[in-house]
Amino acid sequence: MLSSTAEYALKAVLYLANNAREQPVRVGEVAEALGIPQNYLSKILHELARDGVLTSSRGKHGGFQLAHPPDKLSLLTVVQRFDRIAEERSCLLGRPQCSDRHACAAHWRWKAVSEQVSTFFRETTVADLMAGEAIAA
Amino acid sequence: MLSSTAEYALKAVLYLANNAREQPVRVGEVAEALGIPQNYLSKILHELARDGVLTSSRGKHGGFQLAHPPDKLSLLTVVQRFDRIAEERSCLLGRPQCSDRHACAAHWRWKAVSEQVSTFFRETTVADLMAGEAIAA
DNA sequence: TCGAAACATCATATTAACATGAGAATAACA
DNA sequence: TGTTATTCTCATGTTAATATGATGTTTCGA
Repeated sequence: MLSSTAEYALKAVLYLANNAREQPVRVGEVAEALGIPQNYLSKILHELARDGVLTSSRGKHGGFQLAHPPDKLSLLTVVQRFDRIAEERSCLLGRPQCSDRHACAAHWRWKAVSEQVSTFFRETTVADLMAGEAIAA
Repeated sequence: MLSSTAEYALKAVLYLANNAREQPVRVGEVAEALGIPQNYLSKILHELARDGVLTSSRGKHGGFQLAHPPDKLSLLTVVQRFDRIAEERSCLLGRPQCSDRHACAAHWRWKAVSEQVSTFFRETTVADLMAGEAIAA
């Protein structure tokens, strides 16, 4: 469903949410805890920072933190840069002749399913995915 | 949503369904009509034949035909070899700790959405996608 | 029996996703 | 002011999906 890049992003954001603290969290810690290649994760987190999902600080004691409270952060916001998951195609096959105006028998059923997926990512927040308690590093 | 390979497969099957005739249909005709690379499509159709979705015949006047009536052929059957679309992951992130037994807040909502996607592919048939009349080659 | 038309198959090329490595830039702190 | 820990950034490597090209195999029909 999600590309591995998008899944990494989501897992990392979730880790930051579950392990919130005063100081920023190092990439190395997140990478090790989640089993994600460190340099690759570094690039992903940097992109999330550029999107305003995270804040990054450089230098000693640097690292990443959530830019906003988890209940204000939708899964779509985290994932949209890496996966075009919420882009609704009215026709499963991308055919113009199968549109709302001239729909095949399956058109409306597919559209309904597709919209449910979009809605899930749009309306579910990181807080909804959080564990009850922090996970040890 | 679908890989391009799976989309090619679905489009080709649909073309064969809409253009059913006594004689088999050549790969070249399908490829040209749908704008799909011929050799690549040839490989895909061959795989569909091995899965029992199509029948192939070689030699002069050879080609491909649907092996079963379109209303007996689910989209899942066409697509499953190329995309693992209907594999339900109970957790969006593949975490074992987020299962039916120990579910996070979003678990059930995600599972419901995921099952709707599976059901769509399992229960929708090629006949449901067919145009009212045959499309000219 | 031979040639043409078609699928079957193998080898290779291209592209994008995924991943690694090395060094530059930055900030804290002794 | 220098050392160290960290992010930032670029260059490169690897792998899988996608695509192309060339050749083999089968069948029909003159």
